Amino acid sequence: MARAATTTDAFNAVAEPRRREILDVLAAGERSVGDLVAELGLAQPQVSKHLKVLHEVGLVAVREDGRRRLYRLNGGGLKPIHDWVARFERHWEDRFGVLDAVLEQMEEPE
Amino acid sequence: MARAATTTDAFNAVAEPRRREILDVLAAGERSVGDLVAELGLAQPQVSKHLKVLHEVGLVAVREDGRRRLYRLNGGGLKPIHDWVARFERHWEDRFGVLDAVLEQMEEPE
DNA sequence: TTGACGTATTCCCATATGGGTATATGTTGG
DNA sequence: CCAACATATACCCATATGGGAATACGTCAA
Repeated sequence: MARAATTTDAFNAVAEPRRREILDVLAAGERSVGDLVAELGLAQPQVSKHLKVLHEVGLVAVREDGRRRLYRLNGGGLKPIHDWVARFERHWEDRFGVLDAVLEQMEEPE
Repeated sequence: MARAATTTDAFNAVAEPRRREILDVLAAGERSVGDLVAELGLAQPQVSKHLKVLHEVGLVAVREDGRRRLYRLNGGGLKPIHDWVARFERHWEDRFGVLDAVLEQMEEPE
Protein backbone atom coordinates (compact mmCIF):
# COMPACT_ATOMS: atom_id res chain seq x y z
CA MET A 1 0.00 0.00 0.00
CA ALA A 2 1.07 3.57 -0.43
CA ARG A 3 0.42 6.66 1.55
CA ALA A 4 -3.24 7.44 2.07
CA ALA A 5 -4.77 9.74 -0.53
CA THR A 6 -4.78 13.42 0.28
CA THR A 7 -8.52 13.29 -0.17
CA THR A 8 -8.91 10.68 2.53
CA ASP A 9 -9.68 13.15 5.28
CA ALA A 10 -8.95 16.60 6.63
CA PHE A 11 -5.73 15.41 8.25
CA ASN A 12 -4.26 14.38 4.93
CA ALA A 13 -5.64 17.33 3.01
CA VAL A 14 -4.22 19.82 5.45
CA ALA A 15 -0.78 18.25 5.57
CA GLU A 16 0.06 20.22 2.45
CA PRO A 17 1.20 23.75 3.35
CA ARG A 18 -0.26 25.37 0.25
CA ARG A 19 -3.64 24.05 1.12
CA ARG A 20 -3.33 25.50 4.58
CA GLU A 21 -2.46 28.83 3.02
CA ILE A 22 -5.51 28.63 0.84
CA LEU A 23 -7.67 28.03 3.87
CA ASP A 24 -6.01 30.93 5.63
CA VAL A 25 -6.95 33.25 2.82
CA LEU A 26 -10.46 31.91 2.58
CA ALA A 27 -10.87 32.50 6.29
CA ALA A 28 -10.98 36.18 5.38
CA GLY A 29 -13.81 35.60 2.95
CA GLU A 30 -14.90 34.21 -0.36
CA ARG A 31 -12.35 34.22 -3.17
CA SER A 32 -12.28 33.35 -6.83
CA VAL A 33 -9.58 31.08 -8.17
CA GLY A 34 -7.94 34.06 -9.75
CA ASP A 35 -7.91 35.92 -6.45
CA LEU A 36 -6.14 33.01 -4.81
CA VAL A 37 -3.65 32.76 -7.64
CA ALA A 38 -2.82 36.42 -7.16
CA GLU A 39 -2.70 36.37 -3.37
CA LEU A 40 -0.67 33.20 -3.08
CA GLY A 41 1.55 33.55 -6.11
CA LEU A 42 0.88 30.00 -7.23
CA ALA A 43 0.10 28.74 -10.71
CA GLN A 44 -3.56 28.56 -11.57
CA PRO A 45 -3.71 24.81 -12.27
CA GLN A 46 -2.11 24.05 -8.92
CA VAL A 47 -4.60 26.24 -7.13
CA SER A 48 -7.46 24.50 -8.88
CA LYS A 49 -6.06 21.11 -7.95
CA HIS A 50 -5.63 22.05 -4.32
CA LEU A 51 -9.13 23.44 -4.23
CA LYS A 52 -10.38 20.20 -5.64
CA VAL A 53 -8.77 18.27 -2.81
CA LEU A 54 -10.11 20.69 -0.23
CA HIS A 55 -13.55 20.43 -1.76
CA GLU A 56 -13.53 16.65 -1.77
CA VAL A 57 -12.86 16.52 1.94
CA GLY A 58 -15.45 19.19 2.58
CA LEU A 59 -13.15 21.96 3.71
CA VAL A 60 -14.36 24.44 1.12
CA ALA A 61 -17.55 25.09 -0.79
CA VAL A 62 -18.02 26.58 -4.23
CA ARG A 63 -20.48 28.98 -5.74
CA GLU A 64 -20.73 29.83 -9.41
CA ASP A 65 -20.58 33.44 -10.45
CA GLY A 66 -20.55 33.81 -14.19
CA ARG A 67 -17.31 32.48 -15.49
CA ARG A 68 -15.78 32.61 -12.07
CA ARG A 69 -16.05 30.21 -9.18
CA LEU A 70 -16.11 31.61 -5.73
CA TYR A 71 -14.72 29.39 -3.04
CA ARG A 72 -15.35 29.81 0.62
CA LEU A 73 -14.16 28.14 3.76
CA ASN A 74 -16.07 25.43 5.52
CA GLY A 75 -14.25 25.58 8.82
CA GLY A 76 -16.32 22.85 10.37
CA GLY A 77 -14.30 20.36 8.41
CA LEU A 78 -11.38 21.11 10.66
CA LYS A 79 -13.19 20.19 13.83
CA PRO A 80 -12.05 16.55 13.78
CA ILE A 81 -8.46 17.74 13.79
CA HIS A 82 -9.16 20.22 16.52
CA ASP A 83 -10.86 17.62 18.64
CA TRP A 84 -8.09 15.12 18.25
CA VAL A 85 -5.33 17.57 19.02
CA ALA A 86 -7.22 19.06 21.92
CA ARG A 87 -6.81 15.83 23.86
CA PHE A 88 -3.14 16.63 24.14
CA GLU A 89 -3.50 20.21 25.29
CA ARG A 90 -2.41 19.50 28.84
CA HIS A 91 0.91 18.34 27.48
CA TRP A 92 2.00 21.83 26.65
CA GLU A 93 -0.23 24.08 28.68
CA ASP A 94 1.13 23.22 32.09
CA ARG A 95 4.61 22.90 33.47
CA PHE A 96 4.92 19.23 32.57
CA GLY A 97 5.66 20.27 29.06
CA VAL A 98 8.62 22.26 30.22
CA LEU A 99 9.84 19.44 32.40
CA ASP A 100 9.52 16.99 29.54
CA ALA A 101 11.51 19.26 27.31
CA VAL A 102 14.28 19.45 29.86
CA LEU A 103 14.44 15.70 30.31
CA GLU A 104 14.53 15.52 26.56
CA GLN A 105 17.74 17.47 26.36
CA MET A 106 19.36 15.42 29.10
CA GLU A 107 18.66 12.07 27.48
CA GLU A 108 19.43 12.83 23.88
CA PRO A 109 22.46 15.08 23.97
CA GLU A 110 23.76 14.78 20.39
CA MET B 1 8.20 17.24 -6.87
CA ALA B 2 6.31 14.69 -4.88
CA ARG B 3 4.36 14.88 -1.70
CA ALA B 4 6.27 16.29 1.24
CA ALA B 5 8.01 13.72 3.41
CA THR B 6 6.09 12.46 6.41
CA THR B 7 9.02 13.64 8.49
CA THR B 8 8.64 17.19 7.28
CA ASP B 9 6.54 18.33 10.20
CA ALA B 10 3.87 17.30 12.67
CA PHE B 11 1.11 17.90 10.13
CA ASN B 12 2.51 15.31 7.77
CA ALA B 13 3.51 12.87 10.48
CA VAL B 14 0.07 12.91 12.02
CA ALA B 15 -1.78 12.46 8.76
CA GLU B 16 -1.23 8.74 9.10
CA PRO B 17 -3.93 7.17 11.31
CA ARG B 18 -1.65 4.54 12.79
CA ARG B 19 0.67 7.20 14.03
CA ARG B 20 -2.21 8.98 15.66
CA GLU B 21 -3.15 5.75 17.37
CA ILE B 22 0.37 5.37 18.64
CA LEU B 23 0.24 8.85 20.10
CA ASP B 24 -3.10 8.06 21.67
CA VAL B 25 -1.63 5.08 23.46
CA LEU B 26 1.47 6.97 24.51
CA ALA B 27 -0.75 9.66 25.96
CA ALA B 28 -1.55 7.13 28.66
CA GLY B 29 2.11 6.68 29.44
CA GLU B 30 5.44 5.28 28.38
CA ARG B 31 5.37 2.13 26.26
CA SER B 32 7.91 -0.27 24.82
CA VAL B 33 7.76 -1.16 21.15
CA GLY B 34 6.42 -4.55 22.12
CA ASP B 35 3.67 -3.00 24.19
CA LEU B 36 2.57 -0.95 21.22
CA VAL B 37 2.68 -3.95 18.94
CA ALA B 38 0.41 -5.79 21.34
CA GLU B 39 -1.97 -2.91 22.00
CA LEU B 40 -2.33 -1.85 18.38
CA GLY B 41 -2.16 -5.21 16.67
CA LEU B 42 0.37 -4.00 14.14
CA ALA B 43 3.51 -5.72 12.94
CA GLN B 44 6.65 -4.86 14.87
CA PRO B 45 8.62 -3.40 11.94
CA GLN B 46 5.75 -1.08 11.07
CA VAL B 47 5.55 0.15 14.63
CA SER B 48 9.25 0.82 14.67
CA LYS B 49 9.03 2.72 11.41
CA HIS B 50 6.17 4.84 12.60
CA LEU B 51 7.98 5.55 15.82
CA LYS B 52 10.96 6.64 13.81
CA VAL B 53 8.86 9.16 11.93
CA LEU B 54 7.28 10.42 15.12
CA HIS B 55 10.69 10.73 16.71
CA GLU B 56 12.13 12.64 13.79
CA VAL B 57 9.46 15.28 14.03
CA GLY B 58 9.83 15.41 17.79
CA LEU B 59 6.48 13.98 18.74
CA VAL B 60 7.94 11.19 20.86
CA ALA B 61 11.06 10.65 22.92
CA VAL B 62 12.92 7.43 23.67
CA ARG B 63 14.61 6.03 26.69
CA GLU B 64 16.69 2.88 26.77
CA ASP B 65 15.80 0.20 29.26
CA GLY B 66 17.93 -2.87 28.75
CA ARG B 67 17.01 -4.48 25.52
CA ARG B 68 13.83 -2.51 25.33
CA ARG B 69 13.17 1.04 24.25
CA LEU B 70 10.57 2.99 26.06
CA TYR B 71 8.83 5.63 24.03
CA ARG B 72 6.86 8.44 25.49
CA LEU B 73 4.77 11.24 24.13
CA ASN B 74 6.06 14.73 23.55
CA GLY B 75 2.72 16.45 23.23
CA GLY B 76 4.28 19.84 22.71
CA GLY B 77 5.03 18.83 19.18
CA LEU B 78 1.35 19.04 18.44
CA LYS B 79 1.03 22.63 19.47
CA PRO B 80 1.68 24.01 15.98
CA ILE B 81 -1.27 22.03 14.71
CA HIS B 82 -3.42 23.11 17.60
CA ASP B 83 -2.51 26.74 17.07
CA TRP B 84 -3.24 26.64 13.38
CA VAL B 85 -6.55 24.90 13.73
CA ALA B 86 -7.59 27.11 16.62
CA ARG B 87 -7.81 30.08 14.28
CA PHE B 88 -10.83 28.47 12.72
CA GLU B 89 -12.67 27.65 15.92
CA ARG B 90 -15.30 30.30 15.43
CA HIS B 91 -16.33 28.57 12.24
CA TRP B 92 -17.93 25.73 14.11
CA GLU B 93 -18.47 27.02 17.60
CA ASP B 94 -21.12 29.58 16.83
CA ARG B 95 -24.20 29.62 14.68
CA PHE B 96 -22.34 30.64 11.55
CA GLY B 97 -21.31 27.07 11.17
CA VAL B 98 -24.90 25.97 11.10
CA LEU B 99 -25.83 28.67 8.65
CA ASP B 100 -22.94 27.75 6.40
CA ALA B 101 -24.04 24.16 6.43
CA VAL B 102 -27.53 25.11 5.41
CA LEU B 103 -26.34 27.29 2.56
CA GLU B 104 -24.19 24.37 1.57
CA GLN B 105 -27.15 22.10 1.05
CA MET B 106 -29.01 24.71 -0.95
CA GLU B 107 -26.22 25.36 -3.39
CA GLU B 108 -24.93 21.87 -4.05
CA PRO B 109 -28.03 19.71 -4.24
CA GLU B 110 -26.69 16.62 -6.04
C1' DT C 1 -20.64 33.68 -33.84
C1' DT C 2 -16.29 34.51 -32.19
C1' DG C 3 -12.59 35.48 -29.37
C1' DA C 4 -11.00 36.48 -24.80
C1' DC C 5 -11.36 35.19 -20.29
C1' DG C 6 -11.62 32.08 -15.91
C1' DT C 7 -11.14 27.64 -14.43
C1' DA C 8 -10.61 22.63 -14.74
C1' DT C 9 -8.37 18.63 -16.68
C1' DT C 10 -4.80 15.86 -18.68
C1' DC C 11 0.03 14.26 -19.20
C1' DC C 12 4.57 13.58 -17.69
C1' DC C 13 7.84 12.65 -13.97
C1' DA C 14 10.69 12.22 -9.70
C1' DT C 15 9.80 10.92 -5.31
C1' DA C 16 8.56 8.62 -0.94
C1' DT C 17 5.09 6.11 1.10
C1' DG C 18 3.43 2.00 4.07
C1' DG C 19 2.90 -2.78 4.18
C1' DG C 20 5.20 -7.41 4.00
C1' DT C 21 9.06 -10.26 4.82
C1' DA C 22 13.72 -11.19 5.96
C1' DT C 23 17.54 -9.99 8.38
C1' DA C 24 20.82 -7.06 11.06
C1' DT C 25 21.94 -5.11 15.58
C1' DG C 26 22.05 -4.99 20.34
C1' DT C 27 21.11 -6.89 25.09
C1' DT C 28 20.50 -10.18 28.57
C1' DG C 29 20.71 -14.57 31.14
C1' DG C 30 23.16 -18.82 31.85
C1' DC D 1 30.45 -17.28 24.69
C1' DC D 2 25.81 -18.50 23.10
C1' DA D 3 20.89 -18.55 22.47
C1' DA D 4 16.64 -16.21 23.15
C1' DC D 5 14.74 -11.89 23.06
C1' DA D 6 13.63 -6.76 21.66
C1' DT D 7 14.04 -3.59 18.23
C1' DA D 8 15.76 -1.53 14.01
C1' DT D 9 16.94 -1.84 8.92
C1' DA D 10 16.92 -3.27 4.34
C1' DC D 11 14.36 -4.72 0.30
C1' DC D 12 10.59 -5.04 -2.82
C1' DC D 13 6.36 -3.10 -4.70
C1' DA D 14 1.98 -0.67 -5.92
C1' DT D 15 0.43 3.74 -5.51
C1' DA D 16 -0.50 8.75 -5.59
C1' DT D 17 1.64 12.89 -5.04
C1' DG D 18 2.55 17.96 -6.52
C1' DG D 19 4.65 20.70 -9.84
C1' DG D 20 5.03 22.16 -14.79
C1' DA D 21 3.09 22.71 -19.25
C1' DA D 22 -0.46 22.21 -22.54
C1' DT D 23 -5.07 22.05 -23.46
C1' DA D 24 -10.11 21.37 -22.83
C1' DC D 25 -14.35 23.52 -21.22
C1' DG D 26 -17.76 26.97 -20.17
C1' DT D 27 -19.23 31.79 -20.22
C1' DC D 28 -19.32 36.41 -21.38
C1' DA D 29 -18.91 40.62 -24.45
C1' DA D 30 -19.23 42.65 -28.92
